[in-house]
Amino acid sequence: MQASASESTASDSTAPEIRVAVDLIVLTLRDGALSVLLIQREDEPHRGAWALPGGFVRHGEDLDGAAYRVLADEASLGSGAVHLEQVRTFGTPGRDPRGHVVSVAFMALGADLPDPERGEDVADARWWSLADLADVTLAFDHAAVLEVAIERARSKLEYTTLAVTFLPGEFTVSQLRGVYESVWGRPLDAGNFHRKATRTEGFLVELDRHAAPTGGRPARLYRAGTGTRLVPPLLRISE
Amino acid sequence: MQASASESTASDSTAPEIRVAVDLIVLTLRDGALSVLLIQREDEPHRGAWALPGGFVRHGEDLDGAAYRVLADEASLGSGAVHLEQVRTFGTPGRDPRGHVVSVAFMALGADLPDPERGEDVADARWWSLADLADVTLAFDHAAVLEVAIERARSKLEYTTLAVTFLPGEFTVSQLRGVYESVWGRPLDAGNFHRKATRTEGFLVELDRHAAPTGGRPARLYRAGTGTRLVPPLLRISE
DNA sequence: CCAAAAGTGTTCTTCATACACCCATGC
DNA sequence: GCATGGGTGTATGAAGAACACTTTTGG
Repeated sequence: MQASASESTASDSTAPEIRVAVDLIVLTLRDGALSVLLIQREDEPHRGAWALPGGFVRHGEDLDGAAYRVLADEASLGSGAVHLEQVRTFGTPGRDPRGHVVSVAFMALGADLPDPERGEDVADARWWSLADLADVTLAFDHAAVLEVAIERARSKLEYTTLAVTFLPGEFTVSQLRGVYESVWGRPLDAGNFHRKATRTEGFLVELDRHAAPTGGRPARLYRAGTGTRLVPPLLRISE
Repeated sequence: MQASASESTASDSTAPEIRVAVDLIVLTLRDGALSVLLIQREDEPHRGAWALPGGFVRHGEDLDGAAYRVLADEASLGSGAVHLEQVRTFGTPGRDPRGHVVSVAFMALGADLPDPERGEDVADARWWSLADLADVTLAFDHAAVLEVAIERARSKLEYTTLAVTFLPGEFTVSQLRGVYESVWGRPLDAGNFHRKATRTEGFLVELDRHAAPTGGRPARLYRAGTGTRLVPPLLRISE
């Protein structure tokens, strides 16, 4: 969705093509808060507004490839650092004032991602916790795109092992519980969660080491297992 | 993905644009078998091969609108007849020999859909049960697209009320069970399913009428409730 | 009467929940 | 020792699986 340099001739009526873009919803946990990476637009339209990182797909370029490229250009993130997953494609004609733009939204989840360096054509870039975002009006239809992605993430934690993508290679059960609590926004019973996580086949692999204690008994370290589906699921409903 | 009339100049190297298309996975139950609507291509590429109905999105056209238009043109189906839902977008450069085509796949589910009339630029059109499709090689990457859609449908039956979209406005619990059995490809216990379906809030609305008996006690009629999520879910796993 | 499909009851087991309790560390 | 977080035990209840059984129709 970023501006290419020349858009003064926005409404050229000759042979109007549909342009294809990718938008990224980069999510991570910062101080226990689910946070999204936004960039502040330097150019029109929506100059000065906060927006999702994005960019046009180049001819001959794979959609995933475009997403990784934007991730590198606008968020300084390599492909190893994140889990990338398509969310939905948005194509309502009026969504971009520059013309008809169909944008494929990708969700990128990563562990403890670094502060972004400011890329080109970008006034600023920073992490926003969802709470802080309540007062912000995003550019384009990005508020709706973000909402769909967040809901997708919340719901995928229920029946997949996706939560581990928010954590480094080795982690404790408490950290994993922290992911669920942050993303779902509600506390979980520590004991019950521990049993559930450690006994669900394919979710975690027990290591022989422990983390440095944080005020109590040191927690055993785990790494992600090979399973992707959580059966039975870990439902967020209740009450 | 259908051919527009002029594609002799397929590889024009001047300003190669990415074209946006929609592909439709139209699913219904025919004689208790999950079936998909395919059209036989009249033009190159993949002339004579079976393919998903599809077409290019027009400038200024909504993605859903394009999907409904294709549905009307190539399957003679009105928008009231089906439930339409986006599945995923496919954009690998080599997937269409005519150039770079990004295609948004939509799943369309309907009750007892009619035999298609042959549309323009189409050699033939018919329903295929999934079993019959085992021997058929589909055009483009449509086999992969179909597989993703089928898996999406199977999995959404677990935690949503989507199954009712395969049924007419009024139906029996047995018919609903038949949907699950056909889509999942395995039998379910009639008694347990009955309890689960009738007691899950928002799934079914009981009517005061009964269906004509089919060899046994007449079954009560129901219509779809207002709920969309099935909690707790109806998991297909087991054994 | 019998066959067949609809619907209910019953038993067993699995699993979520709530919460008590013990374990292992730092101070 | 005490505080703190890690981890286990246990009782209760909800819900799935298996299957017996009753109900209501047609022949």
